Amino acid sequence: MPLKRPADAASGRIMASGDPVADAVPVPDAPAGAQTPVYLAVALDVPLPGLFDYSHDRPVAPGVRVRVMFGRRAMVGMVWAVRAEPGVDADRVRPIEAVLDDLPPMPADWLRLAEFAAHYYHRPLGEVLLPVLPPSLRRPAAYTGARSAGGPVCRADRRPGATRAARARKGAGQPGVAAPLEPGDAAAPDDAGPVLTDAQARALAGLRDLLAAGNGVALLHGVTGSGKTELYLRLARQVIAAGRQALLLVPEINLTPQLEHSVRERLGDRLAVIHSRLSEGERLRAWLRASRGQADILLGTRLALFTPMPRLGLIVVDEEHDASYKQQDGLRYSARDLAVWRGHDLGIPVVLGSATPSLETWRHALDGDYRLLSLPERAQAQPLPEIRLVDTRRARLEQGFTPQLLDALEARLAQGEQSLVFINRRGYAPVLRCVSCAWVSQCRRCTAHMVLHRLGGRHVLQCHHCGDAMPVPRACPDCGDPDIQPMGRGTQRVEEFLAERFSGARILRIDADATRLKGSAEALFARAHAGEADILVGTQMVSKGHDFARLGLVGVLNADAMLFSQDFRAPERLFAQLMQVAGRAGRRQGGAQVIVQTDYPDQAVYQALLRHDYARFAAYALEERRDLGLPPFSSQALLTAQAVRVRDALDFLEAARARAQSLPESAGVRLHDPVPLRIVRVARVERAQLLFESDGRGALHRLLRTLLPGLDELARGAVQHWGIEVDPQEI
DNA sequence: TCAAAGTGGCAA
DNA sequence: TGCCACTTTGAA
Repeated sequence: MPLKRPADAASGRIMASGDPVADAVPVPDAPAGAQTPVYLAVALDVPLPGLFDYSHDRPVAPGVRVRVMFGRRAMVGMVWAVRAEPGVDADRVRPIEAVLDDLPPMPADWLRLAEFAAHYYHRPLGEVLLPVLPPSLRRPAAYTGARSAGGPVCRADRRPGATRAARARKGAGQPGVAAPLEPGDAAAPDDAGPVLTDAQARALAGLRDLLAAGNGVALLHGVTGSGKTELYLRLARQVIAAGRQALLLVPEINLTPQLEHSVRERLGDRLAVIHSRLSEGERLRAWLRASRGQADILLGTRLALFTPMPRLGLIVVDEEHDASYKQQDGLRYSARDLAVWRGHDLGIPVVLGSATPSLETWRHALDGDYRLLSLPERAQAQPLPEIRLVDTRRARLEQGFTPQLLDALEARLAQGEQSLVFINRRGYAPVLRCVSCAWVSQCRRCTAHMVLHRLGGRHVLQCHHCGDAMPVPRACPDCGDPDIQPMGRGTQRVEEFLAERFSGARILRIDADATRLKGSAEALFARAHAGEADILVGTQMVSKGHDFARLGLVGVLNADAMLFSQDFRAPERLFAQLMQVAGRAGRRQGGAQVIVQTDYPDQAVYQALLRHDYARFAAYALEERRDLGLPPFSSQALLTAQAVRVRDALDFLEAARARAQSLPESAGVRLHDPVPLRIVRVARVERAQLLFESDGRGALHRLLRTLLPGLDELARGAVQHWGIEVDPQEI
């Protein structure tokens, strides 16, 4: 999205005319005890458009939560407006059960943000307003029953010391998490911080200009290890010193403990942390501290963007290109795009940081919409690692490894340095195959192969899409041949091979399977940081944020798998991924090396990687996108449908397309053909999609605004579910 | 989304 | 006739 002019949509009346909000009356200043019956337009988290009217004996301010009956169920809703007359027959209107006044009304800027998100992503207001609250604030049961004790807010307030104590126990005591994220953070907790490089000083000056100007967006483009975090911290300190709050967003929970440590060390304890793995109590307390202005800095993942902050003065989005900022279920928002909108709406600066910015962001920077600030070198004078492309077409491979990579691993072992083997495929082998017939380990419920996993001492087959599991057959189910073989390899098989090949070396595998248990990720990373492993084997999980002190070699297996994906963003993601994993190497000392095995060393992605040249890659990729009319040169939305048979999903999409074509609003919008998804069936549900594309956002949204309300009617029958995704990241 | 109300097949 | 499995409908 990046929204140049959010005012387009947000200001003025964004609800369609005829919407209950449009004819709302202003809240009269009711004297205490006044008994003027009114109707409250309440947003509820249900997949129905619009608001629901309830009666009450007095007006209630917008942004206050209420408990109401909806059908047979009690729900927590949020008052959006007060009206003199109900929008439906008065006899259908039920009374408010309770006004939940344990919190002040949600602030106006927060309501604007939610309203904009609902509007932009074409979802009902209630599907935004309520799910973004801490869970305990939207559960009706939290306010009823003998043990509710005045509700979750009262309970949280009754034990204010809990947050601090719990965090001290959890965070500080763990080995490994204290590893500084960027060079220099190891400095004592003083006010000045480490000495900045010239490039850092120049970038900081640019960021301070932005602060002085009061608003605007900056892209901080810095290679891995260039010290972006140091600049965030200095900027945040300045904002806090001016009496404001700062919001710092990071892509993943994995990254919060390290950054939390740095922030606490430099900026003190007026810090709150919010992410989805917190317990409900912890999350509510952190949310309360931020929204009451008791915390000066809020560090969190994408959902933290929706925390009310009364003195917000700066938003930082670290690794802004990261796919984790896109919510993948429910309201499919981009926290990065909404951060830009929120900053613009509040008139405060927004800093987007990345070594490999998204092409959307990069284009804004090139066009001058965003201020571009660059950190071209590593902060502590280590050169970037040398990158080698090893052509696998004419190599004799041993278990997927070229002799060059094996030799390099051997050499690093001899020098006592750590190595990382990166392969973005977990499990033992991606498929099991019969040697004498065509049988492969196909999932019964999905159009996907079941992946061979080693679990304890045994092997099992698992589907990565529906979670189904089954034992490995002793012989081919089709022809009875006992010779069934694993094809290809994943992290487990690589781990096994390396253990055989380099006996005596300590191998540590870090992937989703090895980190499934709570706390095990921290433990594994701690061991890696402590130097208790000679060779790390990992998926993308290891490529982000971690600063391994003695890591001298990164080997990349199977990178080509991402190259020829259908998705036009695949090269962009591959480039970012490889830059990121390459950036793990040699952050503390020179002489580091990255070996990428590929069948296609001439591809533009690899050639740009060879030179650590983001700008070159971006120029090439943008050129291609411009030629093809793809984002960021166009806007897209994806209509998706699910049915038992894909034919029904396709028929629905075809009907939707025909209806869209008949509308005058379709002028200027390209309507693609409905197509089945690449993995058409998941858990016995078949999926298809229809892509809408237009050069400007306006035309696309006008079409959706007219088209979508009628689609429920078209979906009657065989279609189980349909949905719209604005700015899809995967196509 | 959820759950109540409605529909139709079919065994007893 | 009564029971169930499945579909349709409305929620303020």
